[in-house]
Amino acid sequence: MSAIVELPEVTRKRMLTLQNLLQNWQGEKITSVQISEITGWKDSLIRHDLWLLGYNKGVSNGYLKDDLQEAIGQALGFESEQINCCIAGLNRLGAALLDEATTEGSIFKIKAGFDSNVNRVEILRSTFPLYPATEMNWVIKQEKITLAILTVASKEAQSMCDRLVKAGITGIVNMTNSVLRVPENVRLENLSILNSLKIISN
Amino acid sequence: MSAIVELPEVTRKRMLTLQNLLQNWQGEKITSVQISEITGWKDSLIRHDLWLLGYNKGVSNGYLKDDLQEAIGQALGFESEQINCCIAGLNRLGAALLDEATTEGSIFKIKAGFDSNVNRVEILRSTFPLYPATEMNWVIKQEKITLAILTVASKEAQSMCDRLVKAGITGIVNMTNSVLRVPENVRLENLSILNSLKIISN
DNA sequence: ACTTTACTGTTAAAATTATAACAGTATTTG
DNA sequence: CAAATACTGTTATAATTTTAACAGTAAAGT
Repeated sequence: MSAIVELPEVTRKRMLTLQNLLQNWQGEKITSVQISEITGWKDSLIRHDLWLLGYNKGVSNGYLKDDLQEAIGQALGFESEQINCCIAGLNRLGAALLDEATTEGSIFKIKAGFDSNVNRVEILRSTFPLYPATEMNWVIKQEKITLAILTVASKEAQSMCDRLVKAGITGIVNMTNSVLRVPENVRLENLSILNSLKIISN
Repeated sequence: MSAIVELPEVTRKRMLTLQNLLQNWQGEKITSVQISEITGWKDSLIRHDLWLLGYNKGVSNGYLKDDLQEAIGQALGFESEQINCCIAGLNRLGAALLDEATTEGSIFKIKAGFDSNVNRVEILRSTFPLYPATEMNWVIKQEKITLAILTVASKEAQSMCDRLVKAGITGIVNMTNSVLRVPENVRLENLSILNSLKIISN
């Protein structure tokens, strides 16, 4: 037996990390112990994860990197077409993120930037168009944008979030320190740098 | 009975989020159900967390915000003095982060920026000094820096990480997509925006 | 060819984490 | 002031997640 109904989120996250690891891995084979040494996860956990995922092409001296990489991609379902994103909040952080996120040649494409401050929209330069937040509704529809990266000031976070949701966004990466309330059908990932600093400082 | 040997990390993270929530909470009282409605955590989980934490000052119509806030801070141990940080990688993301992280008037203070590219160091302007990575050792010692935010390009990530560790850093927030290998005594938090986008997109 | 070694895949057991249940208690209501 | 309500604190139970164990097997060594 193998492949359960649905992959637990903890496993999905580990698999994303594993993909990143494999990307940089030199050599065509890798074992669960080697993965364990780098990530800190127990080797049995890695094998168990791969089992959940339905993968059983390992041989007696490890996994073939290319094959494993492909299988994980398959299992997580990422050979789909381009996914359109936007950035809400055009401060320095927001502006910086496009550089990073976009260049990857990844499936994620940033199609628009929004800010409630019209001045910012006019001053900044970027490779994709910037709009005042009032234009959000039609832009998101027209450009088929489904995900948003939220980088506004904490005080604005919930109201901007609400506008994004109303415009039809289905997932938000929240880079602010605010705790956001979203409807059940909207996916939310919180990436607070401040919280991370707090975690590693004790 | 109450307060166990050590608080589980899942609980610690939820408590950080709860603190952020309380910060913005209007009104002097809040109930576990109200917290549940915003965060999506079950109300019993919240009460259980607070119980683990040793808190039992709740009354029959909720918790007093101020008291709860203080108790959590106490339990997590964050009234300590300033914690000194640095940023390794002075690209746009790195440069943007100081704006964000520092302005909070928080206990975290960014004391230095490093880059292996000397040109960047000379061009950028900031409120704290920038150095070529070769100066890392003495700067980190002299400025009593204990934490680092890593924002270099993925390819450089592991080597820069190694240098930070060797210089005596005890915790790293990894903003790159690389999977880092660190000694057991170094704390690591991964904040990959790309991974977050992947998670919310399926 | 046989033995040893070094792996995986899989199941079972252990540990952790979340949920439900409810007694106890302030607060509010009639 | 008695009854009803709306909470918490705490324990017990359930669910999830991790770890250990080991049979099975390809590869390497002799």
